[in-house]
Amino acid sequence: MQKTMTIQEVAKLAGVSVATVSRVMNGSPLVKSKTREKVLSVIDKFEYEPNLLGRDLRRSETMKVLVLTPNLDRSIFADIVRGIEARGQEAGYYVLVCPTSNAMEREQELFRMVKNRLVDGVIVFSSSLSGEELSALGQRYNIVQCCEVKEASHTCNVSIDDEKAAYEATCYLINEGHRSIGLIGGLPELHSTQLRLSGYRRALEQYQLPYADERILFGEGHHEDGARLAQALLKLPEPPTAIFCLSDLLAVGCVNAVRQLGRSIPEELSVIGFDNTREATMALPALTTVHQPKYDLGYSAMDQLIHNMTNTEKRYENVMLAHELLERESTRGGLVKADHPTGSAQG
Amino acid sequence: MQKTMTIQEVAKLAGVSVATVSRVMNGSPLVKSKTREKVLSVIDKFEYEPNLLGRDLRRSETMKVLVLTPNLDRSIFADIVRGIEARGQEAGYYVLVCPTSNAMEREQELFRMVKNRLVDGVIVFSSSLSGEELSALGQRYNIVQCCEVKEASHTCNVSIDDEKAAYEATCYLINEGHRSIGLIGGLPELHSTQLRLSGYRRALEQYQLPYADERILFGEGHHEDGARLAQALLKLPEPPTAIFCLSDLLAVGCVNAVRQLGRSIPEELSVIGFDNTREATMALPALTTVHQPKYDLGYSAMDQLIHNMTNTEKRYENVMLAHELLERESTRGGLVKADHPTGSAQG
DNA sequence: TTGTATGCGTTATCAT
DNA sequence: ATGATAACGCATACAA
Repeated sequence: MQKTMTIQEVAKLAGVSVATVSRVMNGSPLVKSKTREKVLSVIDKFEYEPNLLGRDLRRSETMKVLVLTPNLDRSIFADIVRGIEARGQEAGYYVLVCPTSNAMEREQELFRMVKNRLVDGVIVFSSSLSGEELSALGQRYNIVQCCEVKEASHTCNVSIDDEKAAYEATCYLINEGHRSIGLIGGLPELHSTQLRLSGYRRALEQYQLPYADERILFGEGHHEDGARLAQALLKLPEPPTAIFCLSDLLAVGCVNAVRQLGRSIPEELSVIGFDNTREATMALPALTTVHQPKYDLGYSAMDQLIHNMTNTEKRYENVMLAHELLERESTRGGLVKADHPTGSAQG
Repeated sequence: MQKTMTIQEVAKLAGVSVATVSRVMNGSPLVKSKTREKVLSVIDKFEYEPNLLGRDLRRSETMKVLVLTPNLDRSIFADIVRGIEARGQEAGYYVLVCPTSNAMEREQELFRMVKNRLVDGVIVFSSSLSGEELSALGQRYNIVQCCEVKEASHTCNVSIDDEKAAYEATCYLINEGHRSIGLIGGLPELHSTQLRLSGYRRALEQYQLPYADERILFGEGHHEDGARLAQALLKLPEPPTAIFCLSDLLAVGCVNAVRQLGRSIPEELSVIGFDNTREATMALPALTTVHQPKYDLGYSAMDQLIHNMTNTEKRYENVMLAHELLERESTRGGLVKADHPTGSAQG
């Protein structure tokens, strides 16, 4: 907007060269304290603020990272971003969040920020790009995939083991005595959806339980979808006695719909969610769910990114963090079959 | 990260000057189509991407705006940002969302992005700065306050009329026959909280109903607070027959707590929310609530900002958009007393 | 310890 | 219609 002070003017006012002012600004040790004070006094007398575009251009580094998220209204992303921010602040990075609205076009447009050197790297939660595209981009730019991970040779990936988590959740229901378990998922094209579905199937197979297509329903992931699909499931000739929802948001809709039908949870139907987001405790009854270490996921993602932004030898690891089955009131309490540390019930 | 192609190299490869390449990049009409094609072919053969830091520095304009939000997990902000984005894209602006965690320190740090010329303007949802501070900043930088507005002479402000909306919601309950109405709010220091409280009081006064301190409770705004405070309200010697929650999130907690106590809504207690966020329909029963035109709020905020970023004569208006009382199942259906267009029930 | 001078990549002014 | 060249604001190699 308006003309602001530059380093030159500060230099003139302080009676030194721009180099000296620059040194003061960057905390260089090789400037006499007398001089430093003189410069500093001018700086805060005139409230000089450096134009960081100049610095960024010169250093060809912006100390900014982009976070690409499908939407802003999923609380799971909010928690992950907290982790990203925490690690980012430690290293002095700005974290910029931009929603893509799940539109490939928009995502590519936003991705141009990294191509155009406006940011030093990017963390993407759920890309609409293919693994090949991501991999190609990863060879030139610093990319980390978080949560929703596509096979790509040149990106860092941070997530939980979705397949295993879903397997364990299903086993838990089976061990509770359920023999007919419905599944409600979000977008079926998501990799995480497929992984969780695989885990579900593996559990059924292991216990020699039949897999039935009509018990597997997908929507877009809103709670309204959960409600709609739950109603459909209960209208089946042989309705399931338990429903595994692939997100807590779906599970809330599911729980509400079931209760509106006059069935009680968990007495007449068990429901299990996924993510352990805020919605899990907003549901009545509170949801048994698979906890994702959201903060740690974000922290770790940013950590990987920082490594690759600051080192020449890149690392393309596949980090998997531990999840945890959390037992609450939407399933009948009982034993938990699990080969990993299992969360305790709450409330 | 790695060395990329510059405009000079493109010029050399195309056998023209950098000026010509620049003209092509910016769609200048005064370049022969033959030349243009030659340049363009080099550009997409080598996938040249301009370093926008150079351009931004030169133009001293970044085409980016910052959105400061307390958190990322309030769906109301997600909807507002959609409006901001829509208007932003029309004018070619990038919209960068940054959470402040409600920390003044962090907000100031993020605000330095505008001081440091990294963005052209800022929209803030709920500032931790005082009106004076905002006003002072507004004289040098482009600021618009959205939703949560503090008195400031040099900022644009966009919101609904919180006082009037709360007044109408309270009148609605009174007209439904309620004489004892509790109120559950979020942070009491928020201006919007105080405005809504005023509207509530004005309605009581107008109907000559007593105002009782013990029926007014505040928390931090989480749904857990809603639950806790609702329980407290129902333990009162003379419990209210209706509760006005200052956000849908609080209302969800309230509704759940009430139902866990075995009371039915709306038969034994009416509950009304505020905002008409996703949570309003996640509650069971769905919430009667005050609808905020979230998308329009964002769109208008960005519109104001763009005006001030592109014109030398600044405008500091106080825009108030129309709200709407939405009747759903958490209050007993009936007449709606309202001197404005009232929403119809849904579902 | 400080200053001079060059370059970061781009746009835009002024010639031609 | 195109090309040289001077900024934009800052950091840094080098000289002093």
